[in-house]
Order: sequence, then C-alpha cells, then structure tokens
Amino acid sequence: MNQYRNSKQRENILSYIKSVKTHPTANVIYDVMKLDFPNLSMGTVYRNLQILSDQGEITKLDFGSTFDHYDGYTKEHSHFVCTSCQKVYDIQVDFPKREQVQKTTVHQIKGSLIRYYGLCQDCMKKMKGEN
Amino acid sequence: MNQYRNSKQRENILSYIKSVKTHPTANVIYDVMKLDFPNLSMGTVYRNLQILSDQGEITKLDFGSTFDHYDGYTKEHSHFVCTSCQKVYDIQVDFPKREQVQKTTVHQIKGSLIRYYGLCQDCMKKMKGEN
DNA sequence: CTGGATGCAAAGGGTTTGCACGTTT
DNA sequence: AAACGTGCAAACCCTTTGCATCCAG
Repeated sequence: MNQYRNSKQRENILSYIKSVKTHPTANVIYDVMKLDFPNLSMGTVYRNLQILSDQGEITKLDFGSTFDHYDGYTKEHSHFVCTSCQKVYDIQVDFPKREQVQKTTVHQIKGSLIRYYGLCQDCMKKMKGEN
Repeated sequence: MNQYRNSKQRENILSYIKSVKTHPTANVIYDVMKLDFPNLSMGTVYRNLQILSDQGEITKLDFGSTFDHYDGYTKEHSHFVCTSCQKVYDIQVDFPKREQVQKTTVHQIKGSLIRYYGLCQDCMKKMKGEN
C-alpha cells in the first residue's frame, strides 16, 4: 500500500473543506485553491479529494447533479437539498437506529444516507417576492 | 408543452422496467431493447427514460457510481446498496414522518431519499466461503 | 400534413490517467 | 536515491444534442 506524504496542496484542500459550511464541488475547490497555487491542475484536486476521501477526512456527496460535492463534516448527518438553487444544508433528524433497521433486512447494514429535498428558506422568500 | 405520442420503443422500455425487480442502468436497458429493436440508439433510450421520468412512471436513481439506475417502483421506499457487488435491493423502513422532520428545519421539505449501504447476503456468503 | 420520435454520429462535461518533472522522506 | 505528488493534456465514459428521416394523430 502507498504511504501518503505531506503536500501543501492536499493540506490546503483539506483545511478549506473543513473550514467551510457549504459543500463545495471539485470545481469550486479548484478555483479557491488557484489563489494559493496558480499552477494547480484539476488532476491534483481530484487525486487529493480521492485520497482525503479514502482517509475518511472528507465525504464525497452525490446529489444527482452532474458533479459531486465534498463534505468535511464526517459525523453522520443528513442533508437538505434545495431543488431550486441547489444549495445544500445540514439538518439533524432522528432517523431510525441502525439496529432497528437491521431487523428488517437480511443484508448487513454498514451505513446510511438520508436526504431531504424541497425549497430552502431563501428561495421561498424570493418566490413570494415575485408574486 | 409537448404532447407525447405512442412509441413502441417507449412502451417496451416502460414495461421492461416495470417488470423487473432490479434497478437497471440505461446501458442494460439498451442491451435488452436491442433484442426487439436492432437499430435502437442510445439517444432514444435516454430520451425515453427522461420522458418516462417526467411522467412519473419511473424514478431515476443515482447511487454515486458513474451511471444512473432506473426504478419502476414509484411508491416511496428505500434502497439497500451492496458496496461489494453494487446490487440494489428494495427495503421498507419506518423513517420519520415528513411532518415531524419539517419541524426541525426552516426549509420546506418536498421529498426524501433514504438509502442504506453494506454487504448483501450473497456477498457475505461468498466472503465466508473464501476464509 | 404537422410535430413528436428515432438513428446516427458528434459534441458535452465532469472525472481519470499517462508521463515527465518536482518534492518529500 | 526511491517513491509519492504535481502539471499538463489527452483520454474516458456516460449522457446529451443536432439533424435528416420516420411515423403517429
């Protein structure tokens, strides 16, 4: 197996994702990192996101759009995705305990993904304003 | 707005998806349809999947792999995805009622997505056999 | 006849990868 | 010095789209 070495790029990417409450895409991360590393390439961003994901430092989120988002908050939690502006919000819900769900299936559960869709507060306000 | 016309291709695609318990990808659907329509093109498959999805006849599922799956069972239910063989199984779980979740957030919830990950029964057996 | 549906092929668009060079250990 | 990381650009791969033709209503 490979050993990971220090890399300024990877450190910065990680600290950026951890520092932000949004769930940035690879492209957003690339743009931000560009400020510190003018020669940065997309390949490096993707490679490091993959490594950080493998290390469990971040989580790759897939919201059905064409690109993935990355989340630095690895504690199990759920998301609310606005179907209008595509923003992603963290929400905390009491979903069934894993042991309980485990009873309903023969398969071995190791993780879950819980997501809600709808209109976020901002978009609701905008819509009211337009009427 | 467009009016949909009858098309043998679309009919067949729909009845295939409805008849199957798996959650086929566009490519699988294409291969199966090829038997009936040797000249079928991928464009037609995708266009029809889009239309059927718009009509609410099927649901597009995104499991984070590079391609999408389609589900003909539109009643709200959740999925179990095997992280080893990538198979998708339907499971029925008592997740929190929407009204309850709604109380925990300022955003307006319109839908949800609940998914569990782990090892399916088949893969568990295989792994035991290998030890 | 009119406008949606199809086939074909090319274009899209996010992600991955090969390779030579740069860095960390 | 050995091996991982980076930049660059090309390759990938699933999906979308333009266009001429076909066909349902």
